[in-house]
Amino acid sequence: MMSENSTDPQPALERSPRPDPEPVASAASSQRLLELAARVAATECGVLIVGESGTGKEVLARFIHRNSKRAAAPFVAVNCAAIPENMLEAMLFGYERGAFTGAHVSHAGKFEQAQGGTLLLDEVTEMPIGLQAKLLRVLQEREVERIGGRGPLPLDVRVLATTNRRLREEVAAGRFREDLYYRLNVFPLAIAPLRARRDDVLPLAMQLLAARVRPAAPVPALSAEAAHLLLTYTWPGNVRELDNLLQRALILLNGPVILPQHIQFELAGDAAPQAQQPATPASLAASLDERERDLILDALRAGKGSRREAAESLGISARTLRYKLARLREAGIEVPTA
Amino acid sequence: MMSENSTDPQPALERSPRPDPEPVASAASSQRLLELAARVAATECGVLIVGESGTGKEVLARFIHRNSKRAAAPFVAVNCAAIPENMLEAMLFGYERGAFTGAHVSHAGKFEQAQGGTLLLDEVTEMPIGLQAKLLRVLQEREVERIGGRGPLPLDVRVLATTNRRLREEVAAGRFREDLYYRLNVFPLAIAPLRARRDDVLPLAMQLLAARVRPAAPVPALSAEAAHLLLTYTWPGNVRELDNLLQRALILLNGPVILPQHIQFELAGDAAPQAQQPATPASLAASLDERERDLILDALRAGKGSRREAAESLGISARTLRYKLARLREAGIEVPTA
DNA sequence: CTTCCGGCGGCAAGCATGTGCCGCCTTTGT
DNA sequence: ACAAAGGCGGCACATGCTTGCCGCCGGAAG
Repeated sequence: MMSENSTDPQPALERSPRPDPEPVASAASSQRLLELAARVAATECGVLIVGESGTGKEVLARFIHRNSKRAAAPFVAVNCAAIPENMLEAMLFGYERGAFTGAHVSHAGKFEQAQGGTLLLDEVTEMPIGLQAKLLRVLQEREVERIGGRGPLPLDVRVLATTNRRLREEVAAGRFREDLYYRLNVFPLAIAPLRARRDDVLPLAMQLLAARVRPAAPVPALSAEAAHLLLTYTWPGNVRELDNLLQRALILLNGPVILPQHIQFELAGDAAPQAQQPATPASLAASLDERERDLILDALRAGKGSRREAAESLGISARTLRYKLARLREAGIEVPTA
Repeated sequence: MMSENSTDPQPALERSPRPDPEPVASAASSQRLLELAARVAATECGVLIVGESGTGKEVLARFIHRNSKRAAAPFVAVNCAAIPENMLEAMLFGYERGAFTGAHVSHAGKFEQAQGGTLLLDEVTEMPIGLQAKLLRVLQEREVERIGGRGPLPLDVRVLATTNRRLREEVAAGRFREDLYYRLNVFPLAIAPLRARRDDVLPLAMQLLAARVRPAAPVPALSAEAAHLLLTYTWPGNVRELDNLLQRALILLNGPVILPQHIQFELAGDAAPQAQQPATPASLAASLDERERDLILDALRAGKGSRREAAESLGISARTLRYKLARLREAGIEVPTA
């Protein structure tokens, strides 16, 4: 149901003219996939890219486009899931002025915009079945006609599609036209979920980090412990989740290297420090540590940073306070410096 | 659920050009949160603010805006919960004259109004799923089109969002689009309920009082007894409730100091405010022990007395649990006996 | 009746924590 | 410049916490 958009993954609306990311393929399976993709790229073949949400289907589509003869021509992506059904048709095929209320000016559809190049139908499964028929016709006739248009326009567009569902089943269930299925799925490419290709995690992380950092700024390193955390996680949100997590890490960062405490998985609740009291505390120790941290920081602040005073008010020796502070710092917590 | 609106908390229509309140952060947890907020503010990252209603989510959002590069640009807040579904779309995206009945004049949507600045989607969870798709598209394409509009308008807006639900669960339940979730929740900030940050109560009270009093008028003082009442209350309505209570106090007031009789909690007659641990715990160890005891007893109760289960949920060995229970009993604490 | 499960508490080993002691620094007041 | 105070972190020791192992119980299931 979602588009990857790993191409411009910025969460906010800052669009930089960053080049398409090169697909990462360290895992053997990924390499095989990329090899395949490169081969189909050279052909004019329709391709269906299947993969869980967040796996980077659009990245792969762009890769195919770049490696095809059409590389110089436009690449246009349409996220069928993100566009309200009633607008999708107008968006794909375009319309002439006055074709319907609101159509004040004529508008070229995505097909036209992709003329000579490649059109990606992202999450094609989300397209209403009525539209599927029209789409099929366009593909077969190789021509579009704008809504309210005067006549068909010959088309030279390669069509790629992605989905995160099992298309076969959609077809079986009658939600997807079988003929369209065969038309789009000339060549299937399946992107494995991130958890099934651990070898890609670290290289991906590097790439994503580099892309997130200001140009020319140094790319932070991953400590061994942090890397281990990334490698053992299951990544239900796939590459997108990794990307988000790395962004968080960059924000939390205060040095040149990413430590375990900068890694915050999405596991509900913990997200930010001290949420409400969860019914099932992560663990006794964690909860107590948190509590201790709060008390110490409070005491410290109350005493305007004085370790001696704070220690006294906490009922521990100054030495112990320093000891605890050292550990807090190790854990990546900034301690008020007097 | 409503938006906090702590920014202009005046109940009536006395809106003064009062500056945004500075978030109060005396408790260690709050300080950490504010520190985090300041960091994300500097980025362009999407932020999701989670917290019970009345905790001041909008205040935090404004804080982020003020501390960002966009501070000079507009900050626009839309309360998705307070606006009827059918109007929300027009409100967000704007419309052209004649786009629908009643649209006598064109109208810029909130996105446009926030151009260059920050848009806060308050209670974003309340947005109907159909609109979510449109919102997603706007975020992805970085452009809006007014309803009935002539063409898309490029957009440079940072989007923040708040919710008082567990967004993960909403996603799991299909009430919230997963892709939108990942878009908005790049960086989560959780505001703790007021009851979990007692240290904030008094400073907050001061701030709220100062804001309520006529400019240049003296700010009433809090008597020690009154302060004690505030500190031991559980604040189910969080900051908003505190604010309301203080307003009542101001009305009842007849001198320069707020006394216990001016403090009227909302749940009249019902549960008496139960005293909790004092803001300044006797000692670290004592406080931690208390916390541990609570957690253990909770876990035990949750598991219907099963030591094994409790131990597991606490992340300690069953042996250790028994050890700890023995000590609790020694300390004269009754332990649930299966 | 036998088994199995959950619990209980003794024991001991391994570790982490809490502190005192010390030497070294930096800041501040005289 | 000197001394006193407050901090910092290395070292070492004692104490206490955590846990695995064991044997023993009592209730429930077979």
